[in-house]
Formats: sequence, C-alpha cells, structure tokens
Amino acid sequence: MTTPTRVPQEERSRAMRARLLEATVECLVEVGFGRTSTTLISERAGVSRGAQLHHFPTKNALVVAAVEHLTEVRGVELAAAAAAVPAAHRTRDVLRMLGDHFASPVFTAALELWVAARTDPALLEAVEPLEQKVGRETHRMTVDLLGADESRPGVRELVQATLDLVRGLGLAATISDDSRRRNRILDQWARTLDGALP
Amino acid sequence: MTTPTRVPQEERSRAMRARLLEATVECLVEVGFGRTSTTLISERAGVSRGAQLHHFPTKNALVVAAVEHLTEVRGVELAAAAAAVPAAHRTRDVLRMLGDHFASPVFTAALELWVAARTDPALLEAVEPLEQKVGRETHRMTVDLLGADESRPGVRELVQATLDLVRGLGLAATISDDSRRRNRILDQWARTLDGALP
DNA sequence: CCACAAACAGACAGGTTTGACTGTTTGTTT
DNA sequence: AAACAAACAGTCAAACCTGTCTGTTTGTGG
Repeated sequence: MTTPTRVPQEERSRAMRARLLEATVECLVEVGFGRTSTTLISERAGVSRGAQLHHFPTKNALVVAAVEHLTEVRGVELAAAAAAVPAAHRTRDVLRMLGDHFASPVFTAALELWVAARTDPALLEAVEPLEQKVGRETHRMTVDLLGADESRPGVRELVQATLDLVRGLGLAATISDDSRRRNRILDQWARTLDGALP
Repeated sequence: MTTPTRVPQEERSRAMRARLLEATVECLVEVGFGRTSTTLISERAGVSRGAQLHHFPTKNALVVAAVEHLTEVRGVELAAAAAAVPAAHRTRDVLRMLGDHFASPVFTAALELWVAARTDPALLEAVEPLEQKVGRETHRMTVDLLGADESRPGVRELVQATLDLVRGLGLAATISDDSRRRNRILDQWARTLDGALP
C-alpha cells in the first residue's frame, strides 16, 4: 500500500557511493587499513556485495575514491576550524587548532592510507598528489592565519617546521592521546615562534 | 667427505631466530605490515615453515619479538649516531643526526608497527612500553647532546617539540624523501633553538 | 653407543578475501 | 507500454594465510 517513492537513479547512486565511502573511512579508523576488507565495508555500509562491486569494481577503486573523499573532508574541516580561531592569542590558538586537527579521526584515517601507500604503488599514485595539495593548502592557510611574512629568510622554514611538528604530534596521538602534553608543547612553540617571527 | 661441522644447538637456534627477526624487519620495510605474511618471512629468511613455527609458534610471537629486536637496533643506532656528532655546530648537527635517524629504515619499520598496533591490542601491549622507553632515552640523549638545562621553564617542552618535529619529518620522508627540505627546516629550527635555549 | 629432546621439514585443513558471474529489480527513454 | 540500461543482490571459485600435525634430522646426556 506504500506509494513506491520514486527516487532518481543518479541520487540513489550518489547516496550509495557516499555510504560506502563513509564506511570505508570508518573502517580505516576503527580497524586499520590492514583489516579493512571489502566485505567488512559493505556490511558496515549496509550495502550488498553486488551493489558495492557495481559502484567500485575493485578494492583499490574504492580505497582511492575514499582517499579523494577524505581529502575533501579534511579541507572542509580545516577551513571550518580556521574560521573559528579568535583574533586574540593568535599564534597559540592557531597552533592548538592545528594540533587538534592532526589528532582527529580524519587524520588517523589519512595516516592509515599514507602508511599503506608507501608500499602500494597504485595507492601511492592516488595519495601523493592529494596529500601534496592538502599540504600546500594547509601551509598557505597557516601563513595567512599567523600573518607571517614569507619574504623574510627563515620564516617559510619555521612555518613548515610547525606543520611537521603537528604531524609528529598527531602521530603520537594515535597511540596515546595526551592532549595536555600536546598543548603544553604547542604553547611553548607558540611563544618561541612569536619571538622568532616578526 | 666433508667433515660434518658440529654446531651446538644453542648457537643454531640463535642464528635461526636472528635470521627470522631480520627478515621480519625487512618485510616490514619493503612490503609493509599488512602484506607481511609468515610465509613471506620464512621464504625471505631461507627458513622452513616448520622451523619458523618451532621458534615462534604464532605470528604475533614473531612480530612481538621483532619489535623488541627493532627497539634494540634503534637504541644502538641512535647511540652510535650520537657518538659521531662533532663538537662544533652542536645544535645543527644534533638535529641533522636526529632527522637522519627518523628517516631511516629502522624508523620506517617502527612506524609500520606503530600504526598497526593502534588497532591491534596484542601488538599494542608490546609496542607501547618499548616505544615509551625509546622515547625517554632519546629525550635524555638529546638533552645531553644539546647541553640543555631542563630546570628552566619551557626548555623541556622545546626538546619535546624538537623530537616530535623530527618524528613528523620522518613521517613525511616515508613517502617523499626530500632530505634537502628536511635539512633546511632543521637548520632554521637549530638557529631558533639556539636563540631560545640558553 | 643409546635414548631422548630439541631443531628442522613439509603437508594439510580451516578460515578469509577478492573479484567474477548470474540473476533480479528499478528507473529511463522512446 | 515496451525495450533498454543502470542499479542491486547473492553465490562461487581461486588464491592466500595461519596454525596444527606428522615425520625426519641433529645434537646432547647417560
């Protein structure tokens, strides 16, 4: 008796793909790349194996698409976080924001892909350019937020160091998330940076 | 007619285990944790599957032993590198030494285990304490090499930041090893550190 | 020299994973 | 409405991985 709600193919397809990509990222975070099987993903997404194979013929196709999706999400989250940084205590708060992002699940998922890609040429091909893109964008954003003058010698390197630092902190956070330690370090880094930059 | 060279059991056993552990680490570096199978390890080590299972009944036993072995190696390599740092340009050379270590294959292997351990309780139990130990030792060594005075406020955090920075640089190096970029960043950080520390 | 235990070798079963394949439903187009 | 294509469902074979098991060799203690 239910009216067979008509749903256009394109939308169905898009929803299905989105669910699969979301599930893939969730699996990466929760069980890691190694144990993330296509079966697990389809179960988690509530999608039949047939449908999954229809949209993503191989596991690699699915994972690569997930990489792209994740890059999108990371960009959006970063931009949102950047917009929320207040004007006062600029440096400190910018660093804390970066530290938080690089300790979040999206970064964890990216890390899993990053490490997996190291020994998987097909995956590397997808991961490397996107990661570079995110890296460049993050760098530009950070320079912007800090109001740093990159024409001065050493400034560019300090910003890069800052980003590599939060990456290192993010890595440490995946095993033992000690946000107090992280913030202490970042606060001190902020003071040092303020002394060295302008 | 060859004299059947008599080799005591203990030595044979030790050599066999060493070969297996070496092969395990090599596999971690070359194919990653995910694709590292017990079969692959035994092939690579030139050890029969039976012998392998005799010395390490389960895969986990083997990997855990490899973690311990790797920790040993990391400690030795770090100590050796530390001893080789010259007296002049202290800070710069110490940082470059750390940067090199965290971009070396031993770190790559440790990274694979680190990431895998995040979602593998049994592995985490073995990795976490050893990693903390290495972390503490590295910290102490760095403080020593830099002649830093940790009683001053902020100094401890700066040393921690330095170590997290090289960790982040090491992570970046696993995909695109750009040692020039790394050294530029570290050199600048050395200058900043020299200005901030004493 | 003999009995015993450790070290070693290789086959085998149970379980997973992947992607191919066949068949069914649903939307679109004419 | 009919023909067609896309979306979806579920089964299956091949490959692989792990750990058990049986059998053989080699060193060691009596």
